[in-house]
Order: sequence, then structure tokens, then C-alpha cells
Amino acid sequence: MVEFKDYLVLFRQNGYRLTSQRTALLQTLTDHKGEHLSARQITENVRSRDQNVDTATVYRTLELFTKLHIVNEIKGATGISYQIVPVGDKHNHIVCEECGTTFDYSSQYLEGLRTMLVQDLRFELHLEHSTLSGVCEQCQTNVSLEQYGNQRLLSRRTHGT
Amino acid sequence: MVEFKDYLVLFRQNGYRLTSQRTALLQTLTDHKGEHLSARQITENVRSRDQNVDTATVYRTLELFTKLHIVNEIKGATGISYQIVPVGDKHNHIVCEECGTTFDYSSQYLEGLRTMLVQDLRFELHLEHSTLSGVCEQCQTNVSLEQYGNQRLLSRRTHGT
DNA sequence: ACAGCTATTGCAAATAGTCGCAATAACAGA
DNA sequence: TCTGTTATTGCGACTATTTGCAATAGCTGT
Ligand SMILES: [Mn+2]
Ligand SMILES: [Mn+2]
Ligand SMILES: [Zn+2]
Ligand SMILES: [Zn+2]
Repeated sequence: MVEFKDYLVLFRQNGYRLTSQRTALLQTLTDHKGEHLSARQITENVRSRDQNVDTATVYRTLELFTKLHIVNEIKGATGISYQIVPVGDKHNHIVCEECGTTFDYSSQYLEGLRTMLVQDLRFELHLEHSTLSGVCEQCQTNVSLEQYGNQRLLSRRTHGT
Repeated sequence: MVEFKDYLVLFRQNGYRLTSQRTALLQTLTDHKGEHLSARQITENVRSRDQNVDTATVYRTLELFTKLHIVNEIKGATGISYQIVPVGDKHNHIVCEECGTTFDYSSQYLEGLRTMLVQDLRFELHLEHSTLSGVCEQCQTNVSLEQYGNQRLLSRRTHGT
């Protein structure tokens, strides 16, 4: 309650209101700091505290929180997930296209890119929440990669059993 | 038909088959090279050539093509869109969080990041298809930005009309 | 050209996510 | 504390995306 004073200020400053539903969402998200929660998981958890919050409200709230940078929207292999923005632990995500694992890495890696984009394109990159993809170390060795033009291929040769 | 020989090889090599539906998809996508098409647009266009392709097939095909890097999946402000991978014109996307515009920029900007991730984390980044977000030049000047902790806020002060 | 194997498809049913709207509840101002 | 304004919510309807399964059609080998 009193912990969310910062959020309350943030809401007020932008013309939004702090409702019981939003508080429930914040509670759920902070309780699972560091985890990647799906919309469904969030809905269920929120409902365990505030009986009948509608899914529409959850989605609308998640969208708002994302705009306000209260949460990060992460597009992993299993779909979209959310996590409260980790203060003091700014990290971004890279997803392995082979095994689907999501890895964290420091935002510092993006500083160079950020600088270049600002200089050349005047575009101010937000580096608190991005998801890039590629192939992790393990999958690079396990899998026999091949070339097709300039692109990597799937390793899988046969389907089914 | 004969143009898609490369894709046929790609399919075969990985145990996939070149069906009439996949050909229709390829046709549609190449016809709109450079554009960002929604699943709906693709479905409609595909149906104009191959009467009754089901939406399920379209989604499944799009997923396959994405895995094979035949198409890029782009998450813009209006939702998800697809485009056939542009050979010789490798570019990535940055979306403005304010106005929703999607901008293209050369993959070269990501080379530095790619090198670092390989060296430090042994993660092989795929830089043919990424979408980052931030604020474009126009919105930076138009909008009065404020600070909250370390994060940028929305500009909007009041809602409604 | 034919046969067998199995990847792929359409269909239908299930989920997930979105939207308009009238009722409600924050909140700024008195 | 009371009041007016309007952001927000729940609900129902709607659209989008996913999934299981039996029928179909690529493809490889003969
Ligand atoms: Mn994380
Ligand atoms: Mn583009
Ligand atoms: Zn992996
Ligand atoms: Zn903009």
C-alpha cells in the first residue's frame, strides 16, 4: 500500500487513477519480481486477492503499465510474458530460437547501439525492455547448423517420432 | 513457381514439403516485398488465389516461415505483421512508443552488439529480424518529457476529448 | 506409374485477446 | 465532507489465434 506511493504519483502525474484493480496487479507483479508471468498467471493471481477482476481489465492494465514502463513485455518462445521493471537491475532478453530459453543480459551491452541511433537517426532507444533472438551456446554445439544463402536453418531433419 | 526453387530446397532439406498453400503464401509475400502485412491481409490475399485455405493453415505456415527465416515477424504498434526476408537489404525495426511509427535501420548497427554477445555470452544473435522501441525524433521535440526515477513518462496529461 | 509413409490441411471446438457501452468509483475542487 | 467530472471497470459480444483429429496429399523409393 504505502510501497506503491511512487506508482500513485506516477499515475496522478499522467492523469491516471490508482484503482483497487491496479493495486492488485502491482501487488501480484511485485510478489513475483524477477519472474516472467503470462497474462493468464497474472489474472489468476490477481483474482485470488480481488475476486472478480475481468480479463479485459487485466489486459488493459498490462497495456497501461507497459506504456508507463512499470512492467516489461517480454516476447519469449512460449508467448508473451510480463515482469515488473527491475530497479537497479536493468537487463534485457535474448531468446534462443532452438530451445526457447530466455536469457538475461545487462543493458550496458546496448549502450553503443543507443548512442549510434541517437547520433545518426535521432532515435532515442529505450533499453530497459527489449527481446532479441538467436542461438544459445548449448544449441550451437548440439545442433548441426547449415547455410542457406545468408540464413541459418533449422536443425531438424525428420519429424514425428 | 520456378522462382521458389530455393525455398523448395530449403523445405526438403529440413523435412518439410512444398504444398500449394505454402506456394500461395510465398507468392503473396513476394508480391508485397518490403511491406508489412498482417495475418488477416495475408489470409485474404492468399484466398484470392487459393480459394479455401484455412486461417489455421495461414498461422501455421507463418510460424514455419518465421522459424525458417523466410519471413520476419514484426511487432509494431498496431500488432504483429510479417514481411518476406529482404535479401540484400537487411534491416531491422525500431518502433516509436509515442506515435507508433515503425522505422527501418541497417543491420550494421547491430554488429557491435552481436560481437559482444558472442564473445561474452557465446550467444549468436540473429540480426535479420529484431524490433526495438523508443522515441522518434519528431516525438522527442513535440512532447515534453519528464523523469520518474530513471524512466521516461508519458506526455499525456489529460484524457478524454 | 504405383505404394507406403507421414507431413500437412481443413474443420470444428477451444482459448486468447479486444471493444463498445452503461454503471461505477477516483479524485480534484469547493 | 460533499459534489461534479470523467477515468475505469465489468459485462457481453466479437475477433483473433491455437489445437486435436481424421482425411488428404507430398515425397521417397521401387
Ligand atoms: Mn528477465
Ligand atoms: Mn521493414
Ligand atoms: Zn538454445
Ligand atoms: Zn514518434
